[in-house]
Amino acid sequence: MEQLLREKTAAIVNKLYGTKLSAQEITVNQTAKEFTGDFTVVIFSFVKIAKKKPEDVGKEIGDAILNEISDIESFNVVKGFVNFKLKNEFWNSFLINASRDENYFSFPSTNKKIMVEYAGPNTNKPLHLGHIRNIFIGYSVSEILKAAGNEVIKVNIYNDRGIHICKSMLAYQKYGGNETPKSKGVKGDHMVGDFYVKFDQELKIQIAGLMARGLNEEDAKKKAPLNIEVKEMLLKWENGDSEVRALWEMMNGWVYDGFEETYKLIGCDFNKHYKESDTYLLGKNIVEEGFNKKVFYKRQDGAVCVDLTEDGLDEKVLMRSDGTSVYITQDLGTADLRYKDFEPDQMIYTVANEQDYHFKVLKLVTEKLEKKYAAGINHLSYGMVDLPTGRMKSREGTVVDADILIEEMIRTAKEQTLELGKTENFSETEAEKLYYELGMGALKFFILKVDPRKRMIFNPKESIDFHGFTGPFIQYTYARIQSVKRKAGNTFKSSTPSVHANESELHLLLQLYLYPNIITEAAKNLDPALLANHIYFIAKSFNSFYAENSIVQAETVELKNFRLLLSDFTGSILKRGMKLLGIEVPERM
RNA sequence: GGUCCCGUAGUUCAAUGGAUAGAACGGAAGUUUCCUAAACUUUAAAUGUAGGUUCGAUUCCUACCGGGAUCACCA
Repeated sequence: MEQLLREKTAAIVNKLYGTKLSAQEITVNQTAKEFTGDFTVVIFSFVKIAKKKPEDVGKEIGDAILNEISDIESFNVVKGFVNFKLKNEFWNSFLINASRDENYFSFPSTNKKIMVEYAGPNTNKPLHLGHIRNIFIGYSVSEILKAAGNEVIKVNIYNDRGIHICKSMLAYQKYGGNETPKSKGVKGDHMVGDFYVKFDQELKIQIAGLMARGLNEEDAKKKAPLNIEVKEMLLKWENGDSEVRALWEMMNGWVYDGFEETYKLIGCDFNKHYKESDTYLLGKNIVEEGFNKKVFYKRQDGAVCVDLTEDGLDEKVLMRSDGTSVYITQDLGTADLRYKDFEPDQMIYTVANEQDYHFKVLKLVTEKLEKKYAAGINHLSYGMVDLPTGRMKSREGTVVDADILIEEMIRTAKEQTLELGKTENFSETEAEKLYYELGMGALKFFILKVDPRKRMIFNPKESIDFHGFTGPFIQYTYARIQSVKRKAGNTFKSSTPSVHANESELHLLLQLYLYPNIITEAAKNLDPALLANHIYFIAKSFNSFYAENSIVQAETVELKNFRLLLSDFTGSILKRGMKLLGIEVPERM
């Protein structure tokens, strides 16, 4: 309807005033609630051209539109705004058609293949709050893109090699005995993470010891036996030393098992996991290739570099003077491999905004190499999650562990639910499922309702609520609808009511009608928050409607059927929308 | 210092350049003979500062103030 209004308005204005406006230049809004109408055309921009009063221009356009669009019942003009009201028949048939056809809001295929990378953990410690935001956003963006008609490939990248990985390996070798996650009864990623911390602690002791003997801090760091040993270990790894490689395989295996458990708990999935240990060598080949093509050059000290000063950046090293790879080397390899694997039209990287610079470089370098996929590289740069005390710091022990956080969420959900006595006639498995859905729903919604690009504050103790603008609010609304449906039976589904909808009904209908526009916008902007906000508006509209109107006890059968169709359709949109955020909705709660 | 991002009620978040800046939590006051009160209704409370562009600016531009990130042969 908005598009139709744009087109008609443009045509009318062009005809009346001799302009050459395109439909996209016309502003169409939802009518503000203080005024009568559903959609509003803003006409300020052509008032000047028409050389008439805004009210007169509005009248002319309104009259013409009324003639052209049969679904419009009336209009009114307030200053430069023309408010159009749609006919009852329009809303009745919209509701009947949309609620019957499950594919009513489905999008046609775009024939585009989009790859989304998200998660991207290191294999030396468990997932934390930062990964949680990353995973929620990456997963939800993928689902939204799918809903908008794209083919989506979800991939993960494991940063599984390097000095930081060797640190936990060395600590395990020295202090781990023959412990395994199984023997200790802990998750593999947590156990490996503990050894990573252990390395740091022991190193500190060594450094302090050396400094007590008169060395300055810098020298002490260099001479600390652990630091020397860990470098040796990395070298051994690079040379394929069988013992080190076996240890690496074993410990990374533990971590992967732990991660899989967390992914399952979170409810995310991947089509393929890439490992940097598999791609860093490929990256070196690409750097060689660029050097041979004279896109890159060797500095006097032998490091291979690219000059990005023309693009406002600096000189960037792509391969060390000793021929080993740097961070970006492996990203070049990974990108190339991914393109060979899937040939996506777009590669979206879900990575925190602290790496904006890195991805600018990656894109520029692939452009200079004239890679086909360069144009499709897109950094979905999200803001960091801060605690009320500031940034999370592993050294200060303020990192919020993902598994623990989720566990606490579920526990809180359970406490709140028991307090309300909602699960008294639930079976135990049903109840546990509900606590899980509510806990995860609260957490996911809390994070996803915020614009991904913005930095956000998370207070583990206070942030999560089950009232107001929250996941559980929407889940509750859904459960309420299902409850009404259980009481009403199924006959309404085939009914074709024709009623004069009241204000709260119209408001809800309009919110539902706008759902596909929101999906389009969310997909375009890679922004689940747009969807989260809109689903909330729908739920809120429904609750107002619910409080004001009797559904099952409606005055007439026709009205009852109408309200049941409206409720049913609201429920299905809430469920679909929440699904795209990765949130389940319960049938009762 | 260079580059980039961000400053909106007490707090956490909204607002393709459009109407009287929306919500939620917290505060104040209400709503249960009737479909689930994790709900609904009412109410007080905000655009960092100074300019500019515009019929119209939270939104765009400039300067300043405040916060954050980044500028490695670390990943």
